[in-house]
Amino acid sequence: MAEICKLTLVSTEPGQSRYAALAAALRTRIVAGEWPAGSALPAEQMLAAQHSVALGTLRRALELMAEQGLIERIHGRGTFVRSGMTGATMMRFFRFGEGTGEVPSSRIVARRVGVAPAEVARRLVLSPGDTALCLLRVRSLDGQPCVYEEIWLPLPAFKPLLEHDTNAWGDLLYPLFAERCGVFVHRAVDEIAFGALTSVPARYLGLLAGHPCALVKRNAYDLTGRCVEVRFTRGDAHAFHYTVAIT
Amino acid sequence: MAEICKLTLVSTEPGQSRYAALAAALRTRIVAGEWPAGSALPAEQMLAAQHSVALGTLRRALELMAEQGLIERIHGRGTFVRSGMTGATMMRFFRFGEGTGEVPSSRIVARRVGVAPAEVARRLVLSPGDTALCLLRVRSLDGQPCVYEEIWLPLPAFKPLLEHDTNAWGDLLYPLFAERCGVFVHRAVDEIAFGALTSVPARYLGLLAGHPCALVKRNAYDLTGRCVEVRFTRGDAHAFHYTVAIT
DNA sequence: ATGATCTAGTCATCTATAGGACTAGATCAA
DNA sequence: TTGATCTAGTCCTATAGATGACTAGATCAT
Repeated sequence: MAEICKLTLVSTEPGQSRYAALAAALRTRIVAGEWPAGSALPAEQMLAAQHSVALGTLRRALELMAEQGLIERIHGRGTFVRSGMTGATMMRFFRFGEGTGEVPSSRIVARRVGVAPAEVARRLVLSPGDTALCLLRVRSLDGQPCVYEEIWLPLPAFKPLLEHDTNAWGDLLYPLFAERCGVFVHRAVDEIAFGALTSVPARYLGLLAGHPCALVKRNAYDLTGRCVEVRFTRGDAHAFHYTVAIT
Repeated sequence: MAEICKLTLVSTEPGQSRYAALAAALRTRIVAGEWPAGSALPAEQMLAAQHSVALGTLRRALELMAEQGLIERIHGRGTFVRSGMTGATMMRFFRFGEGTGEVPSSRIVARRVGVAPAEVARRLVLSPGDTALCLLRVRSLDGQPCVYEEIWLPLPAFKPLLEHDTNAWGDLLYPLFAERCGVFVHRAVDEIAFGALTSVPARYLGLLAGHPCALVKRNAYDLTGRCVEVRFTRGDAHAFHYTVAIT
């Protein structure tokens, strides 16, 4: 039986190193589903031969991808595709209520397409007047609402999210983005401030308007550096707790 | 004139790779002051020869140190010692008041040695009853006090800080730690919460006790992973703003 | 059955070498 | 004076090969 050995030669674009191009090529193959999440990539020797590069160059590319969190390398076992940005990874940083680390349950209370407000349009880099997908979401711990979220997503990319019943969605959005839209959240920037609740979030949270409120504004970016999500998270300031490692 | 060429052979401890040992050796030479902050290290070839390793091994070590933020590599220019964790690097993440990025001026309002409270002792990994150095500090923007800080430092290491006039200190502490005590802050973990001002900080900040307050608890760690600082920062919740990149 | 040992497969480390790319300053011609 | 060009010094990329370290499963003796 003839071996299927596609010689995916790396097209070294000017100004890009070969290992960077190689990493991009491998990333494409992963996103395309060639190696599902959790599975092992072929051995280094194999991959290097497939792409006609030296072993060192391939290893450099894999190191880059491992840094970016796309794959995980385990000595003696192999190289594995990470189940895209588990979401728990990104959630674990802040919490409302006791710090059990439990993932709150999630309910989408609205899904609509509309013109993004100026601040959102700026963050998402939309042309003025462009429409975007807006989700309103309430997250609860032990049945007690603790967080009200307003989430804006750019539209051509996230169109698939209009087509399913939101009740079937899980408690985490980033895995959903990866599965349904092929969007991998890779990096995020959170801005934290304190203010007072307006009436709409207050109603969902069972608090009074004017109650002290923690506000987390998040911009999430994909692997190419494009902003793919703008999120405003609000909750009771007294229950708010945020932990971050600075390196 | 005979060249001074100290062959600092790397002692490969069991379980440690040669490049890791080499990085540790270079770190020691930097901390010892052989290459002052801002200066350039010898060229790669030179360093590799001095330590009798291959160029690739030396580069691996330098990459490690660059990741840790100890040095900075500039293509075509050289490898430079970073002026230890500029402090602006660690400061830029949160700010009180308008976001000009300006470093607030700093005034030490108390310096004493005392028994650390239980929470501090736990974080600093002190034996119960051990004493530590406690600094109280007010930071101001445009003459307006904006932050009240309580800083605990373990004592054998930070003894040099007892010996100088605090008015001569600059507006940033981490460079001071590096110069006077040889302690390089390398990593920090911030915990953010919301509360109410007690009377002492309120007095320093010109606010009323009970005023809404943002509290940042910081644990700072040196290169070896030891906790070397516990800091409680308090300020007006309404002026508080914190930005963090999650990767 | 159980536990030690062997083995194949994998990633990690180290070496050695060649050439490319970038920076900063010196040189030189107009 | 000005601008282009050259040059030395530096880090960066890529290659090729040898060896070590780790894992997991198969084998084998007890």
